[in-house]
Amino acid sequence: MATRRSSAAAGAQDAIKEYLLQEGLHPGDPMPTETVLCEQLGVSRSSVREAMRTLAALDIVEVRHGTGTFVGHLSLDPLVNGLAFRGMLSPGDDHVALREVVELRTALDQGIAEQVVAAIRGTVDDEMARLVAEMIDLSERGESFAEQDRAFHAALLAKLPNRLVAQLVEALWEVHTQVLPRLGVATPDDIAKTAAAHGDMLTAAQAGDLPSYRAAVNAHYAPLLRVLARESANTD
Amino acid sequence: MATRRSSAAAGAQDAIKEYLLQEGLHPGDPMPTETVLCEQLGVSRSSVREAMRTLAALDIVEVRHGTGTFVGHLSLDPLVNGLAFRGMLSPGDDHVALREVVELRTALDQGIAEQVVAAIRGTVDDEMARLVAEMIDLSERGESFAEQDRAFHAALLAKLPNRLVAQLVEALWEVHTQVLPRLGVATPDDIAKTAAAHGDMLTAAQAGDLPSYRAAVNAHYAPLLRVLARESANTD
DNA sequence: GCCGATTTGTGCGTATGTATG
DNA sequence: TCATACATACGCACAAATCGG
Repeated sequence: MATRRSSAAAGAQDAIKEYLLQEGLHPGDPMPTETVLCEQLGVSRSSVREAMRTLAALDIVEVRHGTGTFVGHLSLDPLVNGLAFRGMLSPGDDHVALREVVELRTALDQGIAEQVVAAIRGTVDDEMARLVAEMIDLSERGESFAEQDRAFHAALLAKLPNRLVAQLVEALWEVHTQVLPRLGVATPDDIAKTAAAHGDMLTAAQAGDLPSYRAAVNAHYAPLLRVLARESANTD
Repeated sequence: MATRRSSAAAGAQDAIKEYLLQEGLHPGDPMPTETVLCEQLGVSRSSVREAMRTLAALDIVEVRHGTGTFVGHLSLDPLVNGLAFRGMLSPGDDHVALREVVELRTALDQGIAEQVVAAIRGTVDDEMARLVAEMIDLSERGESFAEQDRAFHAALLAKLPNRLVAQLVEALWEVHTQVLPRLGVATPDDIAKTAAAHGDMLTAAQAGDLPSYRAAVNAHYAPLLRVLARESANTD
């Protein structure tokens, strides 16, 4: 029998999570059908489905219509959805939510700066150099370079063993790319400075120059923070 | 009419989010009843409920049985749930998931170190001093001090204007306090060192000594990381 | 290519909890 | 205090999608 919590759906949710733990399943593994879970938990399919919907929102399970239910990949997509919505809901007052996301990215990049420089010092990476060249080239033509930006930071984080940090940084990148279109966009000058800052980051890291790397990280976010500050001032 | 996505529930979810944005509602504000949403969106209660359940899991809405539905507080609770489950599911291989959480906390604390020291330099805080004294006292008697630990970091983060960073650090703290009971616990010596490190952090920050503060942060997490490394070695 | 067995998605009726007069 | 109105929670029946023979 399931735990005697306030609601049937909540009990089913706990029971399903406990089932995953006891079976030691991995992401992608198939799960019992909803009908089977109904019998084993002694609740109706509605309750099982509501529990499944909650777990699916957290990427703990993944449901496919007509196929079945599988163990989820436990990604940070829920965080992306939540923060993106937070960023779009709060502009009624100010762009403070999005600025906080960018400041968090800055803090994270500074927090791992030491490890990044240690990992890259003395190495060469043709792929990252190519991405920087593409970003500068695109910025000179007044175009954006979202995909190259994403790939650059992904390549940077791939040097570190900690996958959670990489996922969180990627999630935060995703958040402000989802929210930014709702606001005004950066000037060509800001775009050029951002592109150049990526090159400075790479050069400083390869040279093992930690202070220069930290400065390049700050310069990399400066244009974006300036845009957010300007937008904030306009709504005052 | 709502967006023409693959499923009715997904469309209802988008429509509800759009409704919140257009109405400019704030956390805690009441929302239309499920019956009303059914009529306005042209779908059944089931679909509305599944959408609501997904949004509730992300803390975008809050549902109270017999009372109604309200705008959620957009907290990081979904992240806590997801990461805590991730930490409990992965030990089948290793305690790598929990170690990644602690390393992320370390990176964050290092990333905001400069701002924290700048904010605390030259000030005195009786409340934080009292918490440090309590932690040391409890550690000498071999007891744990989870609540004081939480309050100390909360007081530290309250000095910064960025609320998102504070919420994320608190969320990560919540994660490893939820997961730790499933593993072995720290030794009395580790507990004493952790308590002392809090005092060193406070002293260094008040003195405006950034390098010492950074060292104290690392020392603060060192015992916990050692426990996780030991557990990891045992399962090898 | 079709058919049917299986699985998740949707609709509607009823039960239960909550606040208010 | 209790009754009533109205909210969400639950259970069952049917539709839509998928996969294998």
